[in-house]
Amino acid sequence: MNTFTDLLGNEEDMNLEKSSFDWGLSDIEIPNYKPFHSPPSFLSISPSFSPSVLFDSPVLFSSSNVVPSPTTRTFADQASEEEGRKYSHFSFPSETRPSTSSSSMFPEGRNSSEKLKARVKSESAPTQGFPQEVPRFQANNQSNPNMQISQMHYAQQLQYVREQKKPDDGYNWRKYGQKQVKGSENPRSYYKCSFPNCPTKKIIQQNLDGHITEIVYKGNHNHLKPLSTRRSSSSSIQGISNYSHDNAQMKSLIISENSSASFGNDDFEQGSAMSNSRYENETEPEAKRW
DNA sequence: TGAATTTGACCCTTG
DNA sequence: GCAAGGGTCAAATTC
Repeated sequence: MNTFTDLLGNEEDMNLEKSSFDWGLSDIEIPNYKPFHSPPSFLSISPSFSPSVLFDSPVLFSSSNVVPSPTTRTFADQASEEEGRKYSHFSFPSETRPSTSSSSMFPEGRNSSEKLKARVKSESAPTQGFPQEVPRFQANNQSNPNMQISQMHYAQQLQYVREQKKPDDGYNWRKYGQKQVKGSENPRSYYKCSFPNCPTKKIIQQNLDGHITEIVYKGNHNHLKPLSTRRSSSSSIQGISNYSHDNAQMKSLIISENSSASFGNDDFEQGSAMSNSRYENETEPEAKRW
């Protein structure tokens, strides 16, 4: 129960979760879930992570609200398994996850992470993701009625993509400070959960373009995600947006910052704070190093 | 007019 | 003990 795979049950679901990694932010992509170029895979979840820690705030793991998607079983199911194979040229490369991205990264007995850090590092790589694949997808299947249905689903997904540009993770946050971080031109914003007595805070660092480069969650929500009328039930859950359109691909690292829940040494913290250049330049899988 | 955000100052931690 | 930097507070401002 330590990896996304363990949590989700299968790799396709992992694809979904990758795409669902909204965090209320657009343009965030988990590095090891980059659909077309698989960077080092080091995203794992501490056993200590309860959904309320990691996935409450980011609207995740709501499989009941899965939108049909080529990245999900639902899409394939709707178009039938056979169709899925038939049009398998429209594919999403499977993830390459090092075997190390398992429980070894999170030793047993690490409980109650107090602090979740989700670093989202942007890079100026060409935008890749299925929205850009649509034309090819459509062109290849226009004559097929079944695929027209699929295209309808696809259009719906694209709508979700647009909707997910809203910076909302389902919780209500109140900004209480902003600071210019030393050594970085990116301002850091401090948010508190506006729910009464909720200790949860998050720190968001954005670059000059307004793109979020780093998110740090502190504490756990002691309440359920507030119901919000401005968030449609579907759009609030779905995270196709991570493939979204115009932005550079984002790399993120999600860790438990609980010292005891780290990787057993300080390297992880250092790794979490590693510079983009380090991330980009080094080819050795992070998980392997850790 | 109330809620949310901004922003400078202050406090705390760390080296 | 001191300085630097990060985090938080709270008044002012904006929405």
